[in-house]
Amino acid sequence: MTDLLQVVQECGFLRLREDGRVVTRVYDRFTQASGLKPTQFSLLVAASLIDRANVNQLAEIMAMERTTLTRNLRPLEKKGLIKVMAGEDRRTRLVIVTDAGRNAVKRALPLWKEAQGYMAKSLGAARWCMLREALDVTTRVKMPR
Amino acid sequence: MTDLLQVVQECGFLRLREDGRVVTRVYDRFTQASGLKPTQFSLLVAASLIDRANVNQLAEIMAMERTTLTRNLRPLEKKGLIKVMAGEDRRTRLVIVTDAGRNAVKRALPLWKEAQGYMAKSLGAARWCMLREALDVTTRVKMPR
DNA sequence: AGCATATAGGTGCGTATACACGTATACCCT
DNA sequence: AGGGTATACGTGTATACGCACCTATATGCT
Repeated sequence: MTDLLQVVQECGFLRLREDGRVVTRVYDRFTQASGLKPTQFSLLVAASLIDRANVNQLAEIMAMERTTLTRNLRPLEKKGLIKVMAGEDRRTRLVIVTDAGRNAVKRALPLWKEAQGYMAKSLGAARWCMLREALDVTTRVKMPR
Repeated sequence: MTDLLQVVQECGFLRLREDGRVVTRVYDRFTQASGLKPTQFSLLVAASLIDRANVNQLAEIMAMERTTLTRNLRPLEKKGLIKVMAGEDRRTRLVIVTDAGRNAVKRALPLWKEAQGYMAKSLGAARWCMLREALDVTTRVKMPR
């Protein structure tokens, strides 16, 4: 019983997932007018920054399973925001952000900023900053073994 | 372009989801010998603590959409770790942890502790603690409007 | 050249997540 | 008693996530 309490009080995974759900809903509320889900927005931004990235590179940057990325690209492709085309190496597939994609990012940016502002206001600037710093380090945790 | 850099550097949502993916993989690696995914483990623990909870209560505790919880209960039910039964109020459905469920938690607990230890070791005790504190506050952020 | 291996990527399956919408039961007020 | 509302929950649909497994192309070694 004491052990179980310890889990709900101290589990890093549990907290991270809970916050993921909470914060995702917040960002989703703000960005929804853009037609982009937060996941799609951040993926599109990453793809814009490394234009003509291949699937592996993008997955690496996003700390995402390659196969997950492949599928996450689908909704963006369906909306015409990106195109996936063969590169010079016949194995690689390049992710190209279309003009529509760039416009979508431009439209969503102010909404994203509102979301950021809301988080900062809710937590207080100091805690908001600390949170992001703590999360920053954690991203670089390596798999065991 | 500067704006895009700002997104990948400062977006709380992005960091949270990335870390969610990274940390989930770590915990999954450790708990996988128990046959429980981290999500299932933490849900089972929560259900054990508030035994005979109804769906709404459990969803509230987990900061999870009610409908998500309903579906997340399914794999646990299939494995015989919980039973969902009607309560006195004919509308409510109670989540009952079975003996098999309690045993599964017992078996998984040491694996969970290893995962916690690995995280603490990877980040350093101080940063690990700070991270969990920061996440703790964030869970209580309310929806806008 | 020819085969082994490494690299790039996709599919099948199962789980996790949430919104919109629908159903059934309880409660309350006249 | 009867009708309106509130409460408790499920389903349909779409996205997000990752492991196991598979295919195709490139590369390197003999």
